[in-house]
Amino acid sequence: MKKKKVIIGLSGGVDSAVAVIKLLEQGYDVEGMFMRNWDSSLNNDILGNPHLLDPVCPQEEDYMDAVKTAEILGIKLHRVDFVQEYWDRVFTYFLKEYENNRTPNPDILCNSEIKFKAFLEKALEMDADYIAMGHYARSVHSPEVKLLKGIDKNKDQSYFLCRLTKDQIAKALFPIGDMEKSEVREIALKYNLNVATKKDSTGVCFIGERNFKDFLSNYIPAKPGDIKNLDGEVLGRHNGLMYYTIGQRKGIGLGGSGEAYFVLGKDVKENVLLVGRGDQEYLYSNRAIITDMNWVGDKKEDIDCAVKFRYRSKDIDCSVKWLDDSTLEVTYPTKAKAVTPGQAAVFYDGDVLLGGGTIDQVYMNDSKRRY
RNA sequence: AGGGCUAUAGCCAAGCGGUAAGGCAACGGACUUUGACUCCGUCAUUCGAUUGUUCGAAUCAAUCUAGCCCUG
Repeated sequence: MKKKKVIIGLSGGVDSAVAVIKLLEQGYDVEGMFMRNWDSSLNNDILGNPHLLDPVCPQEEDYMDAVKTAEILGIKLHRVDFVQEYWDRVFTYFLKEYENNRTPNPDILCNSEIKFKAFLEKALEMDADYIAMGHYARSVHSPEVKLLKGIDKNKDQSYFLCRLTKDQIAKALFPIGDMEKSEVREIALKYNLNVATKKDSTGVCFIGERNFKDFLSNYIPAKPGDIKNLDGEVLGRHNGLMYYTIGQRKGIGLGGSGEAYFVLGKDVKENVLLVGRGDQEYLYSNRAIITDMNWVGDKKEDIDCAVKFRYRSKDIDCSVKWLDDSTLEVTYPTKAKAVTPGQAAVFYDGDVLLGGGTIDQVYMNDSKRRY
């Protein structure tokens, strides 16, 4: 019988490299594919780009790492360019959300539009049976298609996969989803992989870590305005509402006596940043409207489940009430801090991912938070 | 141009003759495939200026400067 062919996204990091090892152990016919999705000069990424003058940009270093890894593991490596797709389907949305003074999560779209769509289509063209990624998550294909959290609860990345459809999950393998990060590192060392001790990458996927203000200023003009407290007193000036997110502490620049200031909200109409000192009740909410829902759970019925409002925050108990096919209201009696419009609300039944959508409006009982 | 008060880092602010607390901000790092939060670290050879008293002054005295308040 012919082996099943899997094309894996090889990023040049440890996780995808060890994923290759697991796939080979499982008897798949494995080929790697490296994605290039960001071009600094083409995308006018100048301000705040720490690598602009580097002789070799970080992406090319990652590519060389991927080449080396493929060589060590004896698999073929392809390379694809999705710079245009990333810009059109992820980055324009990202900018639009910032222009609306919301806080988007581009990596979630990157998964649903690039890694598990453009990449998947390309892989299918190459006669792949499945694609694989080095995410800490698990996919189940039968009897029902499901996506589960990774075993390593500290690294679980299912939150970023909340926009995948069942069709996408059905084609995806996550070879390291049932491993702890420490095991992944051990295996990498055992196989003498070049990337065994390479630092985990962070920052917006494909773009990397940046001074966020500088990065955004390449694309969106900033509109300075007043900083006020909830009583309406002017405390200072801000550079542009888009630079701030709910619950943020750093970058407000206000000194004086007392505790630190945190962003409490935005008055978009007046271009005012609302702040307050210390742990403010205004940052807590118990109800929110979630739009653009993607659902992979059984059926869309009102249920009690758990919700995660941001990556690496713990799930909290909630009740879901559907308002229409793509919109729901979620209530969470235990209250949550800094539930931020534009971010994802991801629903779980234990380890099983039910779906996810975009946080749109946030309330404490009946009072709408000016996030 | 009579009287009183205050001048300590970007902002608040301790200190009251024995060799500059703390908080906020800022910066750096850790954590992190979003943006944040959090955690750790750094941050005044110097106390508005100049003289003087003293073994020793941010702390006492004198003068000057600036700001605030009250009374002209």
